[in-house]
Order: sequence, then structure tokens, then C-alpha cells
Amino acid sequence: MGKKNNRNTRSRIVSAAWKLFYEQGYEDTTIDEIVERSGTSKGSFYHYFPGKDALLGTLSTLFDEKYEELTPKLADSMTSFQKLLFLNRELFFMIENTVPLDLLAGMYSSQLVTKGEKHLMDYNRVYYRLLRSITAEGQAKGEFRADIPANEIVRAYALCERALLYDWCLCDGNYSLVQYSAQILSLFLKGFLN
Amino acid sequence: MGKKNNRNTRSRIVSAAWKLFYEQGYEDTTIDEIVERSGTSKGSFYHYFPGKDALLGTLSTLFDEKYEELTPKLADSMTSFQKLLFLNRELFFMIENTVPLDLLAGMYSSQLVTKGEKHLMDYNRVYYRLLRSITAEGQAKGEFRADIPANEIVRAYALCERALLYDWCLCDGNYSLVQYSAQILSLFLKGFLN
DNA sequence: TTGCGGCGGTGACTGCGGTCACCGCCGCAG
DNA sequence: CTGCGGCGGTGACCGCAGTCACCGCCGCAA
Repeated sequence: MGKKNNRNTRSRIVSAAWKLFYEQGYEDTTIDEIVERSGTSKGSFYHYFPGKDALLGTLSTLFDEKYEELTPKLADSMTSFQKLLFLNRELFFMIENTVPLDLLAGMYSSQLVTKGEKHLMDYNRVYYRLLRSITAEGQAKGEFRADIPANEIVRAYALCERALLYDWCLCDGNYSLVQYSAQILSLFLKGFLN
Repeated sequence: MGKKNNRNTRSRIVSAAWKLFYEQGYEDTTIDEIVERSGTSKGSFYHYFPGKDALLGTLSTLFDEKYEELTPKLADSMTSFQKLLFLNRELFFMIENTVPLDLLAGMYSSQLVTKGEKHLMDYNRVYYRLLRSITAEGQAKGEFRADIPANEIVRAYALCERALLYDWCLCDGNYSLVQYSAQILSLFLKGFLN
């Protein structure tokens, strides 16, 4: 009935959706259920989201919040190399322990085919900003190669992190994400060191 | 009418599907259309395939055929490093030039959530067999590090190739896959050289 | 020869994601 | 105050992926 619930409706949908996703998984949650639980309507849902998979995109917001929380924990005494590995360890630890696998897989799956926003490629995200500043710093200190633009290093690093998550999803989380990532990432990053 | 079309039906479905995919894209092709074009029925379709996305899985067969065709072209004079890069260049060239982007993206997307076969993880594929033999050879010649099991090297290499394709799809094919892959892969592989 | 089990094959039907025509409140212009 | 345009909100409806109960042929066993 046309209330001024404008901001409220959207967040009611999001929280209802996530509750249901945690309870019964992404695939098994229907939009009708989300709509019912949030006390809204199907039309409202599509007013705020281009599709069901857009809800998965809000995962990247969760990750960015974690990055913001971690930023002040980066000690000046760490090398840029160590900073990157630290961030990766913390984030992947959270993912491995608190994010349901089907939601993560759903997000990486839908990002390839969605009509909505491609969060993984949004270079304005906190994630990319943080990587850029650490990389630039590493170059300034002479730690990272200067013959490759910082943007290229960031891009390659992000590509590698995505690969690790994609692979982990493909394997249904059958191994330790944190451990394997530490191995691969440090090996990969060494190619960018002086 | 219960004919003995058993083998035929399946291949009629596959070829009809691929024709339609090339004509109108994966999303815009309905199973009803595939069924109509192939002169079969919906039930038959689901008798042979667990779902629509299983058709995308047949892409990996195409890739494996290409690998088989390329195997004899590997000269003995090449280092293992060069062989891997050669295979990558040839395959990605084919992908970049002849495979519609939405099909590739569809396959990488569906592999994460499909109930069917996970071809990307099928270690019996020609692809993985070839990688293993080249890698083992490289280790025997002392070219590759021996302190890492061949299987681990193969796994990391495959992870990297997947990452490159995933990224290329995410970016809607906005850059040269072949060129970028050569850069990243050689940098990555160097971490496994002696 | 006959009875039977299973497999290739069929299409009406269901469930869900997504669309669309419509409604009513609110703020603003005259 | 009044008329109007647009935005938040609604739910019946639609299209398509996927299911299911059923059918008829063939080969095998008794």
C-alpha cells in the first residue's frame, strides 16, 4: 500500500533471504518464501534486485567489511608480501569456517552469467583499493618489481585468489582452503618480487 | 515407439543442441526447441542427460580432441616448459576464435553447481594425462623441481589455466586470452623450475 | 511358445524464476 | 487547494526446466 518503507523493504528482503539461505540452502529457497518471510511481495523483490542471484552478490559486501576490519591490523613492520598473505589467510579462514559452500559456489557461478552487477570485477571495492595501496607501497620500497604496473600485479593477484576459491568450490571444500592458498599464493607472488 | 535408435538418439540431441546454441546462444535455446529439432522428446532428453547444463559439459570433449590432435606435434627438442606453453597457446587460440563466449562461461558457471559430472575435475581426461606425462618428464630431466609431487604441479597448472578462462569470461572476452595467458602462465610456471 | 523385466521413449504436468499492468501515496507546481 | 507524475509496492500470469506415470519393443528364461 505504498508506504515510505523504501529503505526498510530492501533490508528486510536481504535479511530474510540470508536466514533462509543458511537454513535450507540457496537452491532450495524460493523467492516466494523470501517474499513471504519478509512480508513483502514478488514485485517489490524485483524492484530492488534484478534477479535471485543478485542476493549472492551481497556476499562481496560481507568480504569488504572484513577487509575494513582487518586494515588497521596491518602492522608497519610487515613487508607488503606478508600483508597480502595475512589478509588472504584471515579472509579465507572466515570463508572456510562461516560461509556455506553452496552460497560461495553460487556466487562464483552466477557472476559469470548474471545480468546484474559483476562485483568480482568492481575495482572500486574496498578489496581492490586495499590491494592497490599495499602493492604500490611494495613497489615504492623496492620489494616488488617496478617493471610491472601496480594494477597488473593487483589484477594477477586477484585472479589467483579467485582461482583458489573456484577450485575449492569445485572440490566441494574437500581440503583446507587456508593452507593450500598460503602455498600457492606465496609461490605465485614470488614472481613479482625483486 | 521404442525403436533401437539407442545410440543415435543421443547424438541427434547433441548435434541439434549445438546447432541451436551457435545460432541463438545457450540461454535463449529451450529444451523444447532442442527436442523438436532433433525429432525426439523431452523424456528422451532427460533419459540421456541429467540436465540442460550437461550439454555444456560436452565442450570438454572438444578440448580433449584438440589435445589429442596436438600431442604428436610436441617436438622432442622442446623443453617441458615450452610444451606446456605450446599446448596452452594452441588451445586458448582455438577457444578465443571458435568457441562462443556464452557457452564457455556457461560451462564454467554450471560446473560449480551442476548435479552432473564435473569434467573439470576428471583426472582421467586426456588433458590431465597429457599434463602429467609432460610434468613427470620435466622432473626426470631435472627441469622441474623434484621436491613437489608431479600431481601437485599439474593441479596448480590446471588451476591457473582455469583461472585465466574464468577471468576472460568475467571480462566478456575484452582482451587477448592467448597473450595474457602466455604472460601469466610462464611467470607462474617459473616457480616450479629449478 | 509364452511370460516377464528392463530399457528406450513419450508428453502432460508441476514448480519456480521472472514479467507486467496496475494501484495508491506523496511531493511538487500552478 | 488541486491536479499530476513518479516511485514503492502488488499479485496474477507466463515460459521453461525438470518430473513422472506410462507405453511398447526386445531378449531371455522356463
